[in-house]
Amino acid sequence: MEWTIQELAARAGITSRALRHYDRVGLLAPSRVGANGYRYYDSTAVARLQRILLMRRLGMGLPAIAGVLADEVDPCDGLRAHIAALEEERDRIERQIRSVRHTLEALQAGAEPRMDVMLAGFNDRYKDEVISRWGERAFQVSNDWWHGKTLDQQRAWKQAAEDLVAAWVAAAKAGVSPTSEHARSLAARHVRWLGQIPGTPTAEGDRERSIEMVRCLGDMYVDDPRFAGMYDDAAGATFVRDALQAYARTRM
Amino acid sequence: MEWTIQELAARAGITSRALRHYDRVGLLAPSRVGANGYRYYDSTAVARLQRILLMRRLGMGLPAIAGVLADEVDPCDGLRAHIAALEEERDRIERQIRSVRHTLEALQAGAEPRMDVMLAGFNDRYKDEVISRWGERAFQVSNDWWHGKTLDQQRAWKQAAEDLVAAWVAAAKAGVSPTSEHARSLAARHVRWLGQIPGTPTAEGDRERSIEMVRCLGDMYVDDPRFAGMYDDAAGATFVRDALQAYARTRM
DNA sequence: GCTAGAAGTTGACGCAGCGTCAAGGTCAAA
DNA sequence: TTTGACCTTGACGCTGCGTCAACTTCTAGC
Repeated sequence: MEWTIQELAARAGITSRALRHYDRVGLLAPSRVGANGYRYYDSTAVARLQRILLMRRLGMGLPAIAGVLADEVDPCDGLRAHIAALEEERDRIERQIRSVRHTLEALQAGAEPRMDVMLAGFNDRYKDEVISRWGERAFQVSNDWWHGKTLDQQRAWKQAAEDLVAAWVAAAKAGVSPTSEHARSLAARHVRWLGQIPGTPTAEGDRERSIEMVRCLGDMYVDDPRFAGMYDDAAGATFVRDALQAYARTRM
Repeated sequence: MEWTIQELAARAGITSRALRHYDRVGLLAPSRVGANGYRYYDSTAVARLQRILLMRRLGMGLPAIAGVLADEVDPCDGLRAHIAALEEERDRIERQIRSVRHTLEALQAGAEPRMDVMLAGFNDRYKDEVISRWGERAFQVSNDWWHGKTLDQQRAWKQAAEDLVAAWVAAAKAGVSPTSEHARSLAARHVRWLGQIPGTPTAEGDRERSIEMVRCLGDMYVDDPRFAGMYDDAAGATFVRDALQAYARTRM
């Protein structure tokens, strides 16, 4: 019994193009090739194709399948490795799903825009490589931390941020001096608020880098229009920067 | 504040090539391009890049991201669709894992070679399209059915198959006539055994196609060397075929 | 001012697994 | 003999960049 390429393809639920591809890559040669170049497949080829399709449906790549079929030693090993890979992939997707869900929930709760801006600070602005790398790591940590919180926790943290911003804006509007005691206490509150985020130098008790970070954040608030908008206007951001830097100079 | 392509890439943890790619596909254009052609990125671009990378880490494709960033209407919709896609993907992988596990366990239990041959019958040999399509569907159904069984159930089913084959071989060796009562009872047992598999015409009570299938299977047992080996030799397979076809003619 | 080296540019190929024309040869039925 | 179905090879396309290659530009040290 023999089949043409189309017959075999129809039977196997694939296309003739795939069969030609398998032929080209040496995975499945036709059992016979007519003088006209036509490919014909017999039951041996069918059996091999079935094994190929089985492994394909299991998500294995063609080279891997070729390997299994080549050294027919122990398909169990290949399957076990494949299971491990699949489980890893599944776990990765699980984490992705959780992450996207949190993002979605946070978005729906309206917590996103400012959080985005807040967290953006941790991997944007550090100038030399070392600090850049530290910033990256910090972003990873803080991002994981954020997505690890419950919605209620996120709301609470966001509320604290709102309150803090509101206090800053009020102080700036009131014409308070950046070096005044009130401004310093706000700066201290700001630093404590930042210190809740694991991975930051403040949270890690690294005084040297805490100071650097606070100074850097202050500059960032002024430079970045998103922050300026957040602190009501450019003057507000300038006020915050000055207060933070004064606090960093004298109290940290 | 402005960054060169390398600086931004290092900070974002990607390569400059990726940034150029984003530029080319219109996902992220540099905020400024120098007279020398150099790309420079400002904080606006950085913010956009961060959103891009966020979605990228969530596994979204570049066109999808571009879509979300383009019609800034409701990123929630995009995320929800993405979650659905991820869940589907996860379920698919889950099914794959179960399938591979079963395959592995069956392989370890030594049940594979004959089962492979048994099930192969359901989508190999039907000649015209219609029956071919029916055969394919049957293969899907029976395959799912097989992988849905527990190991013990699989072992039991396999044992029944072994017993059946042994009985066939014994009868063939004893020189029994294919039309004898003993051969007919064996054929009946064979058909009942096949009828356990959902998706087959026998299981579905389709008498017409049951007969056709039994006749076809008989031919297959003779044509295919794998079956010949299973029934001890070609003569054994011929005996089985004749007995099955005699049964199909007179009792079904 | 010169030169080395680092970093920038565009262009093009490669990857996996086929889908999808395109251009032309073969086969079976009418 | 025509027609239409099916076969062949060849080549491009898709995703998201990695990886040369060849060339220009900037930066730093002499």
